[in-house]
Amino acid sequence: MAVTDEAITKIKDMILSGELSAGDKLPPEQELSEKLGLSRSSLREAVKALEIIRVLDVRRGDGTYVTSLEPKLLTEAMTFIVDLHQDKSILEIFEVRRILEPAAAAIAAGRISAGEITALRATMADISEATSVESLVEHDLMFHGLIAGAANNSYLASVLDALSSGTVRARIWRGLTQEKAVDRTLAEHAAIIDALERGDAELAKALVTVHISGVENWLRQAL
Amino acid sequence: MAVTDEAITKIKDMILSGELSAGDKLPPEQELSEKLGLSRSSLREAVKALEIIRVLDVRRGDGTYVTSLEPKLLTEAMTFIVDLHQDKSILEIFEVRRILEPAAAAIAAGRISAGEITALRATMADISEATSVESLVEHDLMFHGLIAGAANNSYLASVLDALSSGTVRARIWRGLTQEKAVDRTLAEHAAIIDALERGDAELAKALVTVHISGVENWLRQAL
DNA sequence: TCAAGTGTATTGGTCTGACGTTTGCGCCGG
DNA sequence: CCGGCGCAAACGTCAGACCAATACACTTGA
Repeated sequence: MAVTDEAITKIKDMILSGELSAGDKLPPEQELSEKLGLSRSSLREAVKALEIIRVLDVRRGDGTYVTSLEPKLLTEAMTFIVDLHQDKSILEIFEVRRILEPAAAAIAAGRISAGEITALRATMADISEATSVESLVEHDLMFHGLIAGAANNSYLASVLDALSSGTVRARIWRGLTQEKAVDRTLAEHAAIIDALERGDAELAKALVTVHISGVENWLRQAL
Repeated sequence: MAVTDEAITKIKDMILSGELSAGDKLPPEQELSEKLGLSRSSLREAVKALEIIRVLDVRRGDGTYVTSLEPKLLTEAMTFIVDLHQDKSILEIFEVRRILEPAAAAIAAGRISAGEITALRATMADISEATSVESLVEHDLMFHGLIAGAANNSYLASVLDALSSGTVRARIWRGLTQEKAVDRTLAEHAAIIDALERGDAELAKALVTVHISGVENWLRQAL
């Protein structure tokens, strides 16, 4: 194994063993490279790799720190990866979403707060057939993100968020807007919010399933 | 933005734009660094980062290639990340598994082949109270992996695989074996296989839910 | 003729050392 | 007490050299 990969493993192990904890500052590159027995350049490659998956947080002029390792950070790393897989098999990704989103909605139905309901409704304001694609994507992401968040499971929210990365969604919306599907989407969103507000988990779950399936079917015939 | 991060973005964009496709060979580091306008050392950091998330495949003495970008590769990258999150909130991860695994089993029930059933049964052979933890983990991973695989959705299998990373499972099994829970697990696995073989999606789904929940509950009181 | 072995050019792997840039923080003066 | 200055620390980047593995063409022997 190359020295750089060894370094990656060693740093990972230091975190797993507790020698390094969330928020801890690593020794300076110079010092750490000596400790791990490799050059600074090689160590930097290792650090960069760990940085991109949000394990390390490098602050220029200050030092390198272990991130909080919160599930939320999993999203960013995963999104980056999923983005590159977008064209490969959007349908498979949608199938996973069709499993997770309804489940998230069902869980959310039992515990969602009035404030979150308000926030959900807010995502639908100012949306019309004339709204730009970028704005639609943004609001849609927020809508689904809020529901996932209301399910009170950061990992669920993260995975879902990653699978619904903006890039993928943008393409889909671009297609959907050409079919004047904005109204239908808004109506479905509204129905979902109502079900959540009433705490009707079964209905919320069904509505979300239908909602996702609708897009999925459109996508299936569009490909 | 730092030159290294720019390079990461540029390479990513080259893949997204189609300038680079799966399997393509990148220019030599020397040449690519000039093209992107940065030093070789900095470029190498970018390449290393993309390598760890399985976007690039670097072969010493040969060249650097774009990976197949198959969903399967998502697993490895995600596993690495999830491993580091293990202690944080295993319960949340389990909750996601409890959503996905039953769904996977339900899908699998309709399409699983005789060969896959045989393979599933094979994972249970030679297992007893005396089997080593490592072996138990390996067989357990295979069991769940086979079901996810039978659902015929690579992303589903990948996400599930990542969430069930070996490290996490090892700890759990270590605890379970201390409570002589091997027999019970085997019995549950057997029941799941039977349901799958009969194509009973509802039952398979329920059995898997129960199975996962059992471990989840043990975990909840163990923490 | 073909297969095995060999040699070389190509390409990534690693190191060293230098210098630029940013940031944190203590010191100093108002 | 507080704000600004300045130095030291730490990351960012680069250049150049050499090592090591691999691919591939070439040679050689069966």
